[in-house]
Amino acid sequence: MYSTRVHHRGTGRPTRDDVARAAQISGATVSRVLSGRTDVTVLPETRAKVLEAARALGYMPNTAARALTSGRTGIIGLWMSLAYSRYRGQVLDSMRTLLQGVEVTTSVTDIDEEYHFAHTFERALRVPIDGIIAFDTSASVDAFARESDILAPSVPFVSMGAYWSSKKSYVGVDLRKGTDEAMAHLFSTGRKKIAYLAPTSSDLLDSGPRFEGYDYAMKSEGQTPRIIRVETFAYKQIKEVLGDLVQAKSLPEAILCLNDEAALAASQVLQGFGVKVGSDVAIVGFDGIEETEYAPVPITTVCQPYEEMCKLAWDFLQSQITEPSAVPKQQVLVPRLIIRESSGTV
Amino acid sequence: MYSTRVHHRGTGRPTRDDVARAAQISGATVSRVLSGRTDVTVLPETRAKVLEAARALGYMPNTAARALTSGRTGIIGLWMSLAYSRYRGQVLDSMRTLLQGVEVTTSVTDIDEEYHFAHTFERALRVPIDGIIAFDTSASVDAFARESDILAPSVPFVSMGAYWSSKKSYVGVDLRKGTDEAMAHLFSTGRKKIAYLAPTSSDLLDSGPRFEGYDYAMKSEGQTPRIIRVETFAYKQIKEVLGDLVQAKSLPEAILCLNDEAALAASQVLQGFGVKVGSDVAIVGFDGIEETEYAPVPITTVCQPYEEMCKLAWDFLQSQITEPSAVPKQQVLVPRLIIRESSGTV
DNA sequence: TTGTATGCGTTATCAG
DNA sequence: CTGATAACGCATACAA
Repeated sequence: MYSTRVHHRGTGRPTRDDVARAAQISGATVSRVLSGRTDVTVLPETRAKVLEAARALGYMPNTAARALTSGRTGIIGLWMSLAYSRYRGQVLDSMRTLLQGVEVTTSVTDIDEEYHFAHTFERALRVPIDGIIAFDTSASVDAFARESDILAPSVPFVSMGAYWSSKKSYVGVDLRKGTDEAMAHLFSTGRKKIAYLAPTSSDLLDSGPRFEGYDYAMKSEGQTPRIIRVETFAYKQIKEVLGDLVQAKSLPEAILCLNDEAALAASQVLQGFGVKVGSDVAIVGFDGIEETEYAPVPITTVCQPYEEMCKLAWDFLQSQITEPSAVPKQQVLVPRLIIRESSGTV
Repeated sequence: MYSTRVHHRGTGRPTRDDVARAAQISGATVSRVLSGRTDVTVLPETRAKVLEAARALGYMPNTAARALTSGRTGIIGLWMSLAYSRYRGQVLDSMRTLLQGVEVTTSVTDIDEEYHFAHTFERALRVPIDGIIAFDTSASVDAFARESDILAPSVPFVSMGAYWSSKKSYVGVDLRKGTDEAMAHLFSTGRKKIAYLAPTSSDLLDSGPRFEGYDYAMKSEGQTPRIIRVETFAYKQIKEVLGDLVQAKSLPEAILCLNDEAALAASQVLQGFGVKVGSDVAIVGFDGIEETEYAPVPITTVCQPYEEMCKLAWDFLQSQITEPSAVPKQQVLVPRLIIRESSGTV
């Protein structure tokens, strides 16, 4: 028996050369037509033949092979926590709309802040991408900046949101400034006893621009900072904790909440207890999610400029991809305090 | 000038052969060590040398090259709409927890139901994946089943959720049965005038298992179906529409809401208007998101078994990947009606 | 304008 | 147990 025992690998899908054969043309020309480059010239009828053959065979270029030779994949990675948050949803929407017409595929990778960073990155970097936008990956940003010199020294990277590292491109949001404004606003309405509502499960309980801004403002006014701790922002938790305060008649005059979801829950809970939000207690949130506007008592919030964030981040990433050696673009945006009923004048 | 104008391609990252050189060993052996196969034997000291060299160089295998030869990427694609939804968030969480320890990277791709399908798939399929789990991609499922024979005939594919196509593996949820149960429950409490709340922006307004179950149940009881249409589930929209009904004193005895978010909003809105949810009006939602349990008036809901869904879907996908020629596994789960205060007996 | 030939970084086969 | 070496599917420099 003269079998040469052919080693048959491959996916079974039609390849470029299958198309070439069908179109009776060389593989190179198929590439020229299908790679979508405009600087090469192909005879219209040749092009037509190729297109037709490709369509007939259901040909799709193999990303891996393409990446191997060209170094490009047409994929960009969006790194973020996929743990639920209405704000993140809004940013995701924004990003989607932005990239609707652009010829890239977005691959969203869940970045778990709790998990071992190096491991997380190694996993995330398995997706062959042309660049990365990392959204609000707090601790990760620094870790990545540190690790990236080893793991991915030359991957275009833009961080977006409240955390950034000076080495790479970023679109930041100055939450500290937003906090300062919010506190100033509250003080200006005559409120002094202001508490800060945050979850114990996060490192944001007593650090980060929001806490620091709060702490600083309170001390500047000669007030004692007071943290209301909840385990998570589940409605139930907030209800328990605030319920106790109501009962003990030890509600503050205002509550600065870590985010809008907490603010909305707090507002709803307090109203349930008969507390008048906006007069008895002021409530302020962060992020600017839609619900704050339509809530029974509209919520004052420090609104993040997410549309501009996304636009800029994509801009910066494109620059990095096109010109990898260019100096990183960096910009910090300022959030906007939207004053509503929940912090009405007393 | 004697420059040979070398064509320099490549990523600049260290390659397998760089590691080989550093470890003074052949490239083949580096592969053997780093590919993580257990069926090959390498001398412990050789292995150590390789590992050390790889670490020192910050070597990471090139996904594209690896995919090209082995046909595997270690990436699985999660296809779903990333338009915000609390339920989707919960499923995402569930999936994340499930795959925490597994050695795969999950790439989430946003599937826009509104967009041109073939185009969406072509984009999504650019990410080199070993298999796909498509979650609640209603129309897409059929479209994919249709297109997939052309675009990706052999890609392991499992659909998960309320929509499935008989050709491929799936883990379905029988929302029709859930609807039947919910309607039976409402009728059993003596309510007859039941309305169906759905968004005009969706094809679910007057089709799909929920609508059909509702429609059927109403007609079976000799009642006239009545759809309450809202443009979207934004709080504001629901407030307007229900406000009108309250004013016109034409509220139904119960409202079956397309999902829990709508149910929560409706409940909150109605209470704002002084309507007693649970006695004046019953409210039932779908999905079983956490908030339904902790809302001021806990909401009756048709709870989707998302943890089991995820577990099975991952199971089925693994089977397809391991044994591509095996017959697709298919299973339909039944949701569970959780009865709470919002549909209390009159 | 098109074809030929080379190499991208791996894995896997086969011979040492 | 280890080292050559042939694919994998494609883009591109270069020749025609």
